[in-house]
Amino acid sequence: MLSERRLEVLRAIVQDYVGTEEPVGSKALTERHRLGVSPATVRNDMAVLEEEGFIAQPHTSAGRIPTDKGYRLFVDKLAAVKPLSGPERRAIHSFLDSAVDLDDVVARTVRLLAQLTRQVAVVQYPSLTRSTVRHVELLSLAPARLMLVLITDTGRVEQRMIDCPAPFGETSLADLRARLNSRVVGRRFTDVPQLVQDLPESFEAEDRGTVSTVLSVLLETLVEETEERLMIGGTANLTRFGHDFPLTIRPVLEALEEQVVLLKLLGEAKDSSMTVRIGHENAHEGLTSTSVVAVGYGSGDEAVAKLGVVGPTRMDYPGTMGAVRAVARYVGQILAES
Amino acid sequence: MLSERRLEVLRAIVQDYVGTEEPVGSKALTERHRLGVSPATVRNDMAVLEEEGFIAQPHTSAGRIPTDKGYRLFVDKLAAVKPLSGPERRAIHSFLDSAVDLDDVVARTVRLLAQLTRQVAVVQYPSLTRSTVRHVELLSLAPARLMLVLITDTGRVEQRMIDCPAPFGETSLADLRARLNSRVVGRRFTDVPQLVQDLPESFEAEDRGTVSTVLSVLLETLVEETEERLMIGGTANLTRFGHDFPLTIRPVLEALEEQVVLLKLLGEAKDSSMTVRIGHENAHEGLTSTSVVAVGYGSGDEAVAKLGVVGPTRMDYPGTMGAVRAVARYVGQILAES
DNA sequence: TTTGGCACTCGGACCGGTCGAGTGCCAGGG
DNA sequence: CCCTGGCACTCGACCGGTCCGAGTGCCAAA
Repeated sequence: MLSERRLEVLRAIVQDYVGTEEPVGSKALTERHRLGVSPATVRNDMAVLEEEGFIAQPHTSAGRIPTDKGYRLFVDKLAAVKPLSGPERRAIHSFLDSAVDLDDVVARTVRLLAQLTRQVAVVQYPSLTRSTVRHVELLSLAPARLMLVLITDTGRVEQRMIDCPAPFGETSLADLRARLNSRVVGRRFTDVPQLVQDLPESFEAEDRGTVSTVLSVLLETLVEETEERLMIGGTANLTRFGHDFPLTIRPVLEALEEQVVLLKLLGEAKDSSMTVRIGHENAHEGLTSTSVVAVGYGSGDEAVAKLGVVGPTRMDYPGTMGAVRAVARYVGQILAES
Repeated sequence: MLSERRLEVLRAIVQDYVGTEEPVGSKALTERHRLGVSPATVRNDMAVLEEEGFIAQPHTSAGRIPTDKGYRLFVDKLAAVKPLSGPERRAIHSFLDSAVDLDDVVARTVRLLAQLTRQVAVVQYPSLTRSTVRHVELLSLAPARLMLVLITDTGRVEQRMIDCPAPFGETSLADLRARLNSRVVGRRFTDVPQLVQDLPESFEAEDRGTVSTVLSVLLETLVEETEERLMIGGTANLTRFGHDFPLTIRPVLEALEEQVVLLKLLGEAKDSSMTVRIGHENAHEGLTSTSVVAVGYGSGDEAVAKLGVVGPTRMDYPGTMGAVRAVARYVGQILAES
């Protein structure tokens, strides 16, 4: 078992390494932290910590750096989430308050997170899985061409073109529009399929094909939109990574362009509580030297989407977690208001 | 004036340097290109080229590298746009053909360009300045809350929420919707303002406030949407830049996140002809060691937006230009069809 | 105008020595 | 039992010197 002081040593190592980016030795530690013991003692502690796998030395006779396991222990037991300063909080508020629509909220959130944490920010658009239908609109663009517009309660709008198998009259269209809305408005996406299942039957034979087509496009849209989209920013912060650039940064940039990978990353944060994935805990191989701090955010008590940052394993965890949490909370408020 | 052979020497220097990324000397040149003269002669030519500012040496007794001016001359006079190979062309077609909607076309185009050129790709969403209104829809979400949906002939959809000053009846709504559409459908954005100017007058006094509000939101949307959005991809290719990473790559990444900067870059390509901006020709200071190859694309004969790539000044201009042009043409076709 | 020859320059690679930070181990003291 | 100071050892970073080769500029001859 690790004594109190050993943990303290680990904390000191993490803090120093995060700050200096250089392996930290026993002497430097005792000078910069009031541990109350001599370097020699610290060395012994370090030896134990190394044996347990919390720290490692890059090469013999060099200082120690934390391992993934060390960071893990640090964020789990040793680090308090650092609340933001007053000015920072005010900056968040004023910056997000001036957003004009949903897209803008997301865009601003990304920039904000990137600036606050000086890392790469990732924000998922509010999810539709739990959201409800506010309105479905059908427009006739040409005799056999319709446009479907789906509006959600999170303020998102999706549209699809529909080529009908047969011309579709204005009256039939109005009819379909009315019936569709009366059935699905206010309902959750997941409930929609069964609610519209029998709809084609109530139409004239000649219109049934079109109605079915419309419905299938609608359902498809619901499903597709459940695959969330996201926005990233602050990639320039990757240049602060280390000195061995090309090798480190390349796979990260590649991973960041793969929506799927990112969605998985964020998705792993289960509920609305904060999740920290460190180094090799990230399945994706390009991200084994990065950490992901993610948290759910939402308009009410339920989380509707995730946001977070991606940075080097050597990052300021308390500060980053504080910023991520604060931003998530305030975005939630914004969404609840609108 | 520069003799024919001197130009040939410049061309050889550019080609070699683009390939090897290393300063090229007189001897190497004569070996790799059939210039029919000795290294000594080439040296003399090089001296002249250097005096004229087309090439430079990084340090004394090193080979020469082209200057921005040298690249300029190269693309203007010495380089033929390299047509794509058959397989490449087929790849473009099959990749873009499977796009399902406008967003998808843009997304695929970005990925395609990034892959083909192995550089950073930038694609502007089709512009609305020259496009026309296909449909305007008004939905009643609550007694005093409307949603405006604008559909353009390029397949783009924009929506806005409207808070009305007074409740607005369904019949008035239908009325407004009908009149609005009869006036603006098929018209260009720029013509819309005067076409709807007198619309409020034809309504009952109690509805006029709402009608005005709706119209102002519509006009606002038209203007806002003229500010184009764009999509970028292939940033991982920046890692192939050079060996002196952080310094070079950082400002580029920053510039790429500034929509304004990028729009300006693309915007400088005046009409639909291809534009190449080399090094310092780019106003933005972060991009002084990059070149931008851009071209307009459009559904008909008019260009509705731009696309292009950003890469190091030392890039394969003929190949890049070929790829950019080919992609632009085919995207144009796709847009024309849909 | 081209060519071959020649002296010169300079950056990069290589080598060896020194320096200092850091370690592990051990014996002694609270 | 744990902490401490001391000591020998290791190893990377740094520095200066040397060597090598690529490349240049100049010049005289063809």
